[in-house]
Amino acid sequence: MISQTEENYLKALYNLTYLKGEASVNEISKRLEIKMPTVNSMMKKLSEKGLVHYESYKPLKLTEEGKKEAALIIRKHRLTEMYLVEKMGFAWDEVHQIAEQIEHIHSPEFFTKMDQLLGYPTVDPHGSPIPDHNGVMRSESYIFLDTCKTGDVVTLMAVQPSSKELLQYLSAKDLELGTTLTILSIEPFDNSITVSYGDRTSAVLSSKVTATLLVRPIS
Amino acid sequence: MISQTEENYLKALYNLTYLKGEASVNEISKRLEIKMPTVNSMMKKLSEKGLVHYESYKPLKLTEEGKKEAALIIRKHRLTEMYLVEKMGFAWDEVHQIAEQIEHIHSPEFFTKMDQLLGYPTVDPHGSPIPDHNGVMRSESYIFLDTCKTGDVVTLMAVQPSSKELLQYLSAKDLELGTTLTILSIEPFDNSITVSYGDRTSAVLSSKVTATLLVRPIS
DNA sequence: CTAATAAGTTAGATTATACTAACAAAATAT
DNA sequence: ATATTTTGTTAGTATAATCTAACTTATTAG
Ligand SMILES: [Mn+2]
Ligand SMILES: [Mn+2]
Ligand SMILES: [Mn+2]
Ligand SMILES: [Mn+2]
Repeated sequence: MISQTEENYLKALYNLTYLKGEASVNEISKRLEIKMPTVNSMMKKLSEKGLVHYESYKPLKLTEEGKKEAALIIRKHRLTEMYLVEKMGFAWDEVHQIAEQIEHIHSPEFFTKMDQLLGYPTVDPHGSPIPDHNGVMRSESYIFLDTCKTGDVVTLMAVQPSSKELLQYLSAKDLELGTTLTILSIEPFDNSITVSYGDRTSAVLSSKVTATLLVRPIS
Repeated sequence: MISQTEENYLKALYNLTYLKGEASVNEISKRLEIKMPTVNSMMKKLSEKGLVHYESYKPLKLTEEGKKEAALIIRKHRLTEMYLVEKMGFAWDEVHQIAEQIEHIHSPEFFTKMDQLLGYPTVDPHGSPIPDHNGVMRSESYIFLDTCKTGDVVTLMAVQPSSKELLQYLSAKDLELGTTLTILSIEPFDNSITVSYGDRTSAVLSSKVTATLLVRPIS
């Protein structure tokens, strides 16, 4: 049995780990706003349960089993967000807090039904992939916008990490998933990028923003 | 702040209290399958919080505030059951366990949206009334089937208490909410009742069953 | 290469929720 | 009216999840 609390730790570790493969007690502590000694004991407990590789002073990793459990929670989270947007009419910046709670519901039938009603989607409303029912995440080859060059033409695929503030900022700028961006120039001083898209012939995006936008280059 | 655990106690007390106005530590203990000393301390705690009237060796009652809080949780439970049946295609005997969890979600918007999508229903799929957003339960004048007389014609409105087993039994007998029953005879020995409804010209219902069926007499 | 800072760990306390054992009060049966 | 049974309460224990204070190890800056 994995408690709701433990599930939140597994998910945090999974997300922190997603790009780098490992994470620290300190990072989890900051993300969950829980003090380091608490995180430390929890990591030991999850290690006892075979979900985390824990060794003193070493970076943390999920075991295969831990990875699967985490991915299945993330699957529930993203299916829920998708359902709230597609079937209930919520805006994409309103669904995260609700999904944060519903992801802990124990009912395979409930999520199977959602999946079915949604037509078995593979990405959530923020463009992040939805793991399958075995916890396997279709790994995409998206890149961050701040790694692109002048002249590149790309499609906005996902936002990571996606805070409520960021999503509202993007909405205000008419930046939606699927939007095609052309990179006009890159300012060397602060790495801000000037792009054009839709009606906008010239918009400046700070490096803080471009570091969170995952895009797919258009061949 | 009311915890999920506390919410379940409040709801149990509300439901036990619904007809009689009061309930005992022992009844809550049985219903929640939690030992009496635990229930006892929880009642004291809820009393501290102003939600329960507690006096040693006296029956338990909810305060007005406690009644409202409980009704609002029951509102979330019943809206959820309604949503699962009407919008997601679950059968009425599959939704209770899911609603038991979703009733604890903290998100006014989520339940407001459900309510709206359902067209502001006033009864759940079992026919029980849904309290309004102020926790006021439209009190119905349904009566139990075992209080009816031979010759009465009634409509099945609700099932209380409704166990999974009972709902399956009713499904198998084609007894649905809204079904009109004619009482043909009452067996004095065991109080079983013979009724006709739909295609069935003669069906026998035991007193165990008739004691749970709430009906509205037809004029 | 030390000295200072940051990160990780251990120890001990706290709160919420549960339990068992033992006792007290109330209800029921004889 | 007393004995028995049921219900309610108290006391003490356990586990999960959190914290602060103090200490240790690792990293970073001079
Ligand atoms: Mn989310
Ligand atoms: Mn969560
Ligand atoms: Mn129910
Ligand atoms: Mn519940």
